[in-house]
Amino acid sequence: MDPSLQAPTRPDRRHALIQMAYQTIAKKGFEGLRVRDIAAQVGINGATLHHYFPTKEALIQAVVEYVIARLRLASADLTGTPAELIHQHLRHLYQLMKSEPTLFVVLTEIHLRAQRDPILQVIMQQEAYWHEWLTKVLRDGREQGIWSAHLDPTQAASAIITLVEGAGLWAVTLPQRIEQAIEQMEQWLGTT
Amino acid sequence: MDPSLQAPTRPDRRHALIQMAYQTIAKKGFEGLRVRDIAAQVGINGATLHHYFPTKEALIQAVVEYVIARLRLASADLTGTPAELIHQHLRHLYQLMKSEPTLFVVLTEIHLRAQRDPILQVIMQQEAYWHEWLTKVLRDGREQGIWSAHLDPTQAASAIITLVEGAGLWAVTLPQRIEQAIEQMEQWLGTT
Amino acid sequence: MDPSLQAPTRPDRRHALIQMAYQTIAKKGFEGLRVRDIAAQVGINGATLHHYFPTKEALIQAVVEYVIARLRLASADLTGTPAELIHQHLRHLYQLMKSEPTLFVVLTEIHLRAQRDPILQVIMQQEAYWHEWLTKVLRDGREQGIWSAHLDPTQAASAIITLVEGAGLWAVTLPQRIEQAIEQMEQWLGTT
Amino acid sequence: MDPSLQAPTRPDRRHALIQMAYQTIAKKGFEGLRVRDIAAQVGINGATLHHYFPTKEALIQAVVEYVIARLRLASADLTGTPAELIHQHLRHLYQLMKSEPTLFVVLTEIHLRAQRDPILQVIMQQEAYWHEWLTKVLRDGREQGIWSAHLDPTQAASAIITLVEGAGLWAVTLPQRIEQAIEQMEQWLGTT
DNA sequence: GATGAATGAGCGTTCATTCAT
DNA sequence: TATGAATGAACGCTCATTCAT
Repeated sequence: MDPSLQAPTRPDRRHALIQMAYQTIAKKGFEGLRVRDIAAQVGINGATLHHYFPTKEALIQAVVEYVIARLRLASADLTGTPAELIHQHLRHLYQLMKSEPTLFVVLTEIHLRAQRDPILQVIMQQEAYWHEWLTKVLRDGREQGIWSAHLDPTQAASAIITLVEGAGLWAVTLPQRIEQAIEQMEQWLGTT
Repeated sequence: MDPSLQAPTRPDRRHALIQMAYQTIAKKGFEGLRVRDIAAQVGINGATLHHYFPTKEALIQAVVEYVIARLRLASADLTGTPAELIHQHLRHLYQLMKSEPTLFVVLTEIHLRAQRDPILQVIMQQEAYWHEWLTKVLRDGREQGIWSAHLDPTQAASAIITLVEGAGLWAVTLPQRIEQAIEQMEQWLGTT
Repeated sequence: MDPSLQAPTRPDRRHALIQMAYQTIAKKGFEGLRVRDIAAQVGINGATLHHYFPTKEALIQAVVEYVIARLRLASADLTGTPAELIHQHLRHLYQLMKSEPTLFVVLTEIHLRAQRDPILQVIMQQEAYWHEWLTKVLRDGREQGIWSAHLDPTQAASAIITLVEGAGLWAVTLPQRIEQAIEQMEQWLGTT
Repeated sequence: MDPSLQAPTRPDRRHALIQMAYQTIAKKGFEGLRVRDIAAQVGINGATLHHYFPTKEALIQAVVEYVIARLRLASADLTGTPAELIHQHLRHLYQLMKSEPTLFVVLTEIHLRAQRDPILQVIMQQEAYWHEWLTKVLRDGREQGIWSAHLDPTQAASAIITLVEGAGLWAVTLPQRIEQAIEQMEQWLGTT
């Protein structure tokens, strides 16, 4: 009766639905995502889900935003020399990959889908920012003499991103492969 | 009348179906793969497709085999010093990526799906062979003094594979990113 | 507007579907049973049928239960001497056969199918009970001197069941054949 | 090349197909009858079957004729008094039921189907002849004083037929039930 | 906000039959 | 005679979405 008793459940429900969809995508991919299923797992009717997300696509978008937000934290609040920034950045990502590998699986899933679905291409823009930030840090480091003039900041940024993004392909099935790749990258960069 | 006009129909049809399925997966992903559509685009009835592939899964498997076969050529018939082998290998892959980027998109799609579909995990085994081959070449090179003792062959092999496999995420939308990443990798390896 | 017009919709629909399936089996056999047709004849979409019965098999099972329930009434609430019990039992079945011959047609259809479909073998168990009941009544009658010691209760029960079950083969096309057969059986039993 | 070398295979093939269809109907019913399957089991292509039987229905008809022919033998070449005729007839049928129960299963299957399929109603006519023959034998016996005047030949014939036809429902799953029923019938008729 | 009922469009697959070879 | 290829029509079932309550 008192609406204030139910009001708090609404945002929680939204988040629960996003979480459930996120985990389902990680486990079964976009192919295996059924709105009915995730509604049922949250304990509500399939039709009720449409009160929170008018369409399946809207739910997916919310998952995308959730994933992006989680990942952005990996490059937030970093301080130190450029070499330290790169090192901390890669370490953060690596830790995240160990603690929650599914995050990267879903990221890859989204990335792949973004090639066809214009709505998901937000993720592309995020990567542009990310690439810019990496390039800037590397350039700063080169100017400070941390890295030799042979290191091309743009190229190195691309290598880092490609490696991290590709991680979703092994994060669950063969995590040591990622571990090794990142380790090698750090050695090449001299940031170990 | 002329039997040569129709004789090749059968094997061609099979191949045409594989090709069409391959392109559809590249364009729309596994989600967008409909046997009826594939059949229609090849100009046959949906039921006829089942003459060539008893089930949708069989068709997918044929596509997987096709992709693997195409990629295996990139590491075949290479000769020279370890550094040359690595260089040629990466160049072949890079050329393939430029001439047929969809190949890598489909590869990534398959890779992702293989995490859930045991039948597709053949791909994983192929990668194991690939990793062994790369490790061996790198180890040979290190023993020959081409690379310093600091280079860990296993780690470097993982870095190369992760980078190449992740390429499917940009091969179509942002190919220069791959170009840069590979270029950087070659510089680090000194195989430019 | 008037809720009483739509309120009974749900349970009625279920029953209407069972009825329609029952009649279709009687008319066209299991071969001719199409869920789409049943749904259409009840005035709903084919997909809606799956709200009431998740699968075709579930619908069939409901029909089986319906048939069994209808038939069980023929041996319920009977009172009197063993001879009277047998007489009333056969009369009830005979009346049912005249008023609703399709019931026996469907029963035979189910019986035949039960030989291959384990799920339908519930019918078999019902027959075991029926046979036990008949045997007991006949034995009681023999002990009371109603039937001579020459009458083997088990054999006679088998004869009665075989005759009644076989009735489905003529109930519609040649009902007098059943009428005659039952009449003869009653004369042999002296229960006319 | 020499057509006489292949000629003998043709009628054999026809018969083999009928046999295979007959056994399939016994095992899986009409629902489970697939022309492709029985063609394959005989070792020929599904399309080739249509050279022997233009349509599935034609094949089924051939099976019906086969079943009828096998059953007719049970009342052929009988000699003796009316009581002996009835006894021998029932014994023949009983022996057949023990040696080849599937024959009766298929008969029931056909009988049931004949209610809807006019083409299969040949079987009904056969039963008419059968009923006439039984009635005549019983009438002869009554006139000769073998059976009392209380026995109605028509009714008794109906009882016998109903019992024998219904046998297909148990011939395989519960053969002792038929054994008991026939035994009881013989006792009532005094032909043991 | 929450639900059961309902639906249209579609999916992978089956199958008797046809036909050119 | 024998076949592989092909097909139309259907089938049981799924699913995101809508809507009255």
